[in-house]
Amino acid sequence: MRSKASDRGRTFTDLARRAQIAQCAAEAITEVGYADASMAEIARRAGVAKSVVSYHFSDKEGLMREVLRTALATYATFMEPRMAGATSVFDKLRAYLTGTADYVAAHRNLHVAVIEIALNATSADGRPLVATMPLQAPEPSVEDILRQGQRDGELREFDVGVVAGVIRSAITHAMALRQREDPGADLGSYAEELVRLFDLGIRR
Amino acid sequence: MRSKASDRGRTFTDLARRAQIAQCAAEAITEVGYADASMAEIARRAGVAKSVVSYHFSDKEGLMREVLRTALATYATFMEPRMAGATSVFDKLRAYLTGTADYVAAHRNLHVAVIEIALNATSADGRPLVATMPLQAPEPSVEDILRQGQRDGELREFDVGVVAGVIRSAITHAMALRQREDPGADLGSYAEELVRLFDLGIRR
DNA sequence: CTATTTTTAGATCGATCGTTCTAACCTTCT
DNA sequence: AGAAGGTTAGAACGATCGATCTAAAAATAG
Repeated sequence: MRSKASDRGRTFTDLARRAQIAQCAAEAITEVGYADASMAEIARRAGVAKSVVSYHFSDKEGLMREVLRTALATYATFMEPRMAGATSVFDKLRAYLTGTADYVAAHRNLHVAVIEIALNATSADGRPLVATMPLQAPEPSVEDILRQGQRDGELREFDVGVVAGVIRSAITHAMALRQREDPGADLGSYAEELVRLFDLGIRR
Repeated sequence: MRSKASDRGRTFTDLARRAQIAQCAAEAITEVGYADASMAEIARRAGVAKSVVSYHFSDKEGLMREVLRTALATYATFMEPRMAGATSVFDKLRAYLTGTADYVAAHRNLHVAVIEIALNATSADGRPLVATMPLQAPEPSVEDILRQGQRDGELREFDVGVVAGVIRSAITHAMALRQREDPGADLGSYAEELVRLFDLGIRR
């Protein structure tokens, strides 16, 4: 038994393989889309037999959950110091937008993979996979930021849910679409454009 | 030969079946998602053998193209009178946003199906299906509206491509997501919220 | 080294995919 | 009525999916 190197019953080799396969899964999903990111394709990219993928994960759903968990942890770690310095609502919104853009530039595979999984992956019961997972995004959420701004009187009155959804889709989905069409697009200036647009759109 | 009832070599029966199957395809895609909208599922909803679906369409890609063509034609017909009365940039933007929201409320199946097909369907060569089709959206495009506004001095300076992408994703993708989470949401007030947000965000 | 466990590759499974084939069944025209 | 072409249902095809089985290889423990 290699219990010294294990973590909650998992050996070091197992953990390393899991991480490698999850990374290859994100790559595959980003490059060929969720539908064509089969277990065989993922195994091919990892350089192992596809039975090895099945060995390290309970099933494909388990693998997708691991990709989501990895991406969310990476995102939270990336954003934490960037959100820390922001105090005003506008600073927080800017930190959220520019921070997310930088995250996407640094971890495009994870970002696109999360979108693809969220849109396509279904659990065994047919419900969306993300709906069955307790995924907690980094605090504060966009909704929280906007609500605080309204409470402090810095922001005008609007439907927080609607505007938060628009902001999120702008920095994730719309930006991913733009990047797919023009891979050379500057995400930094894209985020700055969003900062101006939403600053003007929601301030009192 | 029933040439009297034919249209470019297609008989009346064929045309009616094609329309029916395309409608059932849109329904299936909206309700179970693109991945699970198989030829068998579509045929089941149409009440015919799946070989009948293959008979009326060259292949699944041809069927998806028909759904896209139907949706775009329906959308153009729906929007034309709504855009006609608008003269100023803000009127046009409002007409675009509220008109699209009304269209989605009236033809949800087509709307969601188009999004699903655009995101998931690939042509034989692996490229996205929509990239291989000459789809011309109703004129004027959001980009055209924004450019005219900047030329007339009613709108401030900004990247037209970025803002147009945000506006489009807000009224299509973000709204569809919101509607999926809360099917009872009022799309009219959602559109009004967008009108206010973007009016303030882009005016000079 | 030997014993034990973990990890691997490859074969194989049943299910489902989109597509094709065949023969029968309308519908229409002469 | 009879001929011809359009449309249908159902069986069957090869391909690929995720998952599983088996036995050998690799790694670790005693």
